[in-house]
Amino acid sequence: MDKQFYLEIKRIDAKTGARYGILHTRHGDVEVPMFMPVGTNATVKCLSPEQVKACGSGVILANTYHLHLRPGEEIVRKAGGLHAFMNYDGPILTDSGGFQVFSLSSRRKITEEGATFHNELDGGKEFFSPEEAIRIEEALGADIIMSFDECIPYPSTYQYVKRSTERTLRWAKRGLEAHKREDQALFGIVQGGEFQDLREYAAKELAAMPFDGYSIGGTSIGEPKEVCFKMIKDAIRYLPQDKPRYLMGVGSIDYILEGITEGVDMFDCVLPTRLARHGALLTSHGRVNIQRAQYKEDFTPLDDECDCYTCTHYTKAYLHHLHRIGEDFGKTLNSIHNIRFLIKLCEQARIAIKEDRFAEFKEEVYAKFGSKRGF
RNA sequence: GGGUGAAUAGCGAAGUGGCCAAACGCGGCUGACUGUAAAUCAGCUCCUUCGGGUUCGGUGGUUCAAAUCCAUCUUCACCCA
Repeated sequence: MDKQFYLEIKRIDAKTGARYGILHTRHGDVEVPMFMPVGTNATVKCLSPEQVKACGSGVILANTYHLHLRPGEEIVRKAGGLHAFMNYDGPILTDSGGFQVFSLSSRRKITEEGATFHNELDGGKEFFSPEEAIRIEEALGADIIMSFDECIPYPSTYQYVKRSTERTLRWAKRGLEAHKREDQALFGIVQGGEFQDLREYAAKELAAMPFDGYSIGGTSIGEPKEVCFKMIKDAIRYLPQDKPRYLMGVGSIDYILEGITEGVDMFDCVLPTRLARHGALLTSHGRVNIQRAQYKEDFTPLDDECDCYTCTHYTKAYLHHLHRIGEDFGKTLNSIHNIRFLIKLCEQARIAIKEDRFAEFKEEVYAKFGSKRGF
């Protein structure tokens, strides 16, 4: 348990479950609700730490499994930990590798002990257990670490989801017992698939364990939007009020706003950075595919309401050109914008919560963005 | 002046009697992306009223059938003078 890590709730929106607060960490205080950019391999793709920070980032993510494979946690440890290794002095969170068991292998074998899976990238065979994940995460040295879970595929049968969810709970307990570093916050992950009773069960069981925060996992993996929203609701009401809630892997505008409505504090997602590299840009008036021919001679800023470096210095025509030509700088500029867009969305949400008008704010964003323009 | 080779869709380039509206690449036009196997992937790209129509430098032949064979013209490249 990290004594320096705690959530200070400052305000709860009058009409929704939205909360504004300050998350205190060893590497600084950050406000929630917040969006956390993903830097799987100890780098947010195409961006320097300075550029990430200029977007207003608080926490950023890195991945246990990827860093375990390369360069190996010992290298990171010898470098002085993730912060020193990647030159980021803000808070860092590491995911446990549970998601990679799900996404990286169709031939995974999950037993009580842990998960064996074939990494189809290089044919390698890996074994991860709750204890192994914690051991690696302690060597990496992030501020917030995740316990090892099974991300249950959607759809799955009730019987399988039940068995897996119970196992993930046992893994959570093992992770807690294995975790020794007191300067790291450890989060448990609520599974339970689409089943209300299993989400409730998982949330209650985890809430009874001394975690520093709680994640909702197994969402945004192909299930319908309504199913995802229900999974959040079914889990979050049983989580402790005074601990941070983290909705894993969620990062589209509507999902973030709905998550905040239910009382989620933290979001992470590869979406903004991946979309950026692929030329899809989030703006206050809807999504812009910068590759489209219509932007060839558009000398206006990408988003006239955005304060990011990209929007204040470049035109759509230039971004279009860089994208067409395949220049890396275009990916950088696009990534800066998309990350800043989601971080700013959360900043505005926090202001709205403080003013008790979060519900109105949400409707304003939807109305402006336009439901048919794609989130 | 003589000789040799080549001309294929926007560009490059396969194809050398039927399975060819013609591979593939580039370019062009769209779309997707949610705890990063993702600087990736997918579709469309001669015309069409979706029945079909018009193509492989031009023209004329041979053949049941020609981008593919023959003749000739044009252009280009290289070599010899």
